[in-house]
Amino acid sequence: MTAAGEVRWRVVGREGGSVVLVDLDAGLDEVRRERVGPDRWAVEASAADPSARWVWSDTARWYPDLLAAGSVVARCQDLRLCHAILRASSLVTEAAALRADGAWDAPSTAAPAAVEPALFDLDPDGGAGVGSRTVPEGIDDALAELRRQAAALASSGDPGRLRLLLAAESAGALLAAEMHAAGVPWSIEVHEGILEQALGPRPAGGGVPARVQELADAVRAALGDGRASLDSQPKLLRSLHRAGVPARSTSRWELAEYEHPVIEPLLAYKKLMRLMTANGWTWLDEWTAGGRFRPVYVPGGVVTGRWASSGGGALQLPRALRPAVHADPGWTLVVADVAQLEPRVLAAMSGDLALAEAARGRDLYDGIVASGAIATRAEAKIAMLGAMYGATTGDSGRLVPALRRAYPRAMGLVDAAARTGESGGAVTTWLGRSSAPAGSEWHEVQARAGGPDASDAECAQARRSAGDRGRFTRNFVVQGTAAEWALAWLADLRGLLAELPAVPVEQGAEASGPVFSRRAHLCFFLHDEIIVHAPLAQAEAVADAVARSAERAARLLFGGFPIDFPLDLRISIDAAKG
DNA sequence: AATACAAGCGCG
DNA sequence: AAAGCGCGCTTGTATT
Repeated sequence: MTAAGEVRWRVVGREGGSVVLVDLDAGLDEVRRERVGPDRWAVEASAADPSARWVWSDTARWYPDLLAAGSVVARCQDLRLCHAILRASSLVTEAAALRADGAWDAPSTAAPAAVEPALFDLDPDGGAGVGSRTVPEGIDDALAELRRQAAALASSGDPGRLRLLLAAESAGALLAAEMHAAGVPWSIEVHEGILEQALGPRPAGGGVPARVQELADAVRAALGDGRASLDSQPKLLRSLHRAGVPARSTSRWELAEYEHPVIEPLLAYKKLMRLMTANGWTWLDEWTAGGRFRPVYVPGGVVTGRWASSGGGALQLPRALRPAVHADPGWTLVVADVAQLEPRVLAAMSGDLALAEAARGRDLYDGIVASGAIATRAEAKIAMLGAMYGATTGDSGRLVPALRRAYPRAMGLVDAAARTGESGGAVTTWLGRSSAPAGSEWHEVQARAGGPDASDAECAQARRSAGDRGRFTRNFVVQGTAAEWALAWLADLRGLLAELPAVPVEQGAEASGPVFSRRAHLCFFLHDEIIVHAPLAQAEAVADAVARSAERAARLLFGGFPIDFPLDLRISIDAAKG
């Protein structure tokens, strides 16, 4: 890491038909301006100081070129992502300049092609961004936005947290591009084996696999209707009614409540159809190539700060398919996930020592049981989820009060967040990401319900939308802070992995691309779990880095507060062969 | 023919 | 055994 005074900022943007690189000193004063050809910029830039902090409009727009040219950058500031955080953050007191320029509220360049805004597609709050499709790419736009962001940061009473958040968010953007470039090592053989085991051999010419056909036949026989349609919910529901199953929907948990010969084969049929349509042979053909699955990660794609993804359903890969993630020969996978990330984050951010004590060194739910607050682990789990999600009824809602008595500080934090949301306000995560306040439409609904001639329906609607918002803001502070912890973990781990030596060419994992074929690299991230693809000889070093970065993330966010984040960490056993 | 929506299910 | 947060994707149906 370079000391703050030595940071060199490299800003990249367009000017006319050229790409322009501008070097700034630590005071953001311009020291050098260089015009390079649009096709050559990445190659020329990659020869420069790799420790510089790159500043660009949108990582997804600029970084893939650098990666393709064989260059990894250590740090960046993603102006689009940082803009989104700063313009909304309640920690920023001077956000007017940021909010004035709606051009920076546009989606990422790399997002799925934005559709033309419809004629009447007006933002209900009249906010900025209407009609603009991507963020500005001009060099002067970037320089101006960087200075606005620096000013906004300086206006914050606590710039340290926001600086952490912006750095973590930007590191995440780098990582998202890198993981797309590297891809998830994917064994088509294993995947096909799972499909064949479950569905039967791949049918020629788009037919129905044998196992699916058998189940369909069994369902139709049980329904007493050889031509019953199983894939249309309304038609299936009518068939069920005729057969004496008075279900209101065709959802799995409702069907499971009925005793009828059709239920078992129908549930099995639905499960197989789901596997086939979502992750079957078509998915393999479409989303894997050269032994890699390359989803598009969308950092900051979820309002809470979590990542979203686009293409291939990377964030929904069924657990049954995980064995298809398979290291290259001579490489291995280091897999880690955090146990009970969100309640641990809640304990730390609320300063709840009792909950932290329940969490320390063990399963958090076991700890709650040991404290005597709740009788069984299963109940402790649904109570905690209910507290963080805002459950009011059922087993979950019934158990929350016990949690409230045992952990008043932690529960007080989420309860307060809920009250803020119910009254239309915005809430903020530990590092300073704020939710949007309620829009004008929401306030109108509340106002109508408070009026003298409000109908029962209007009152009910207002109560419901207030409750919806309360549950959203209740969860936002926890989910959002958990996302921040995960980003800090990723960013630190990324740095540690970069310090590991490269392996010789002949030991490389070629499909990981020019940059990562010889280096341990993150290849998958899902909210609280990661997979690192690593040369076999570095497995232990990588596992150690994964554990150390988790500890460092905890200290970075929560200082000396006594909370730990235990990992379930394993080195894949399948990698040795091959 | 193209598009929007709801249901359902996968993930955390 | 099924209430309560955040997503993406596929299918069938309704709309235009």
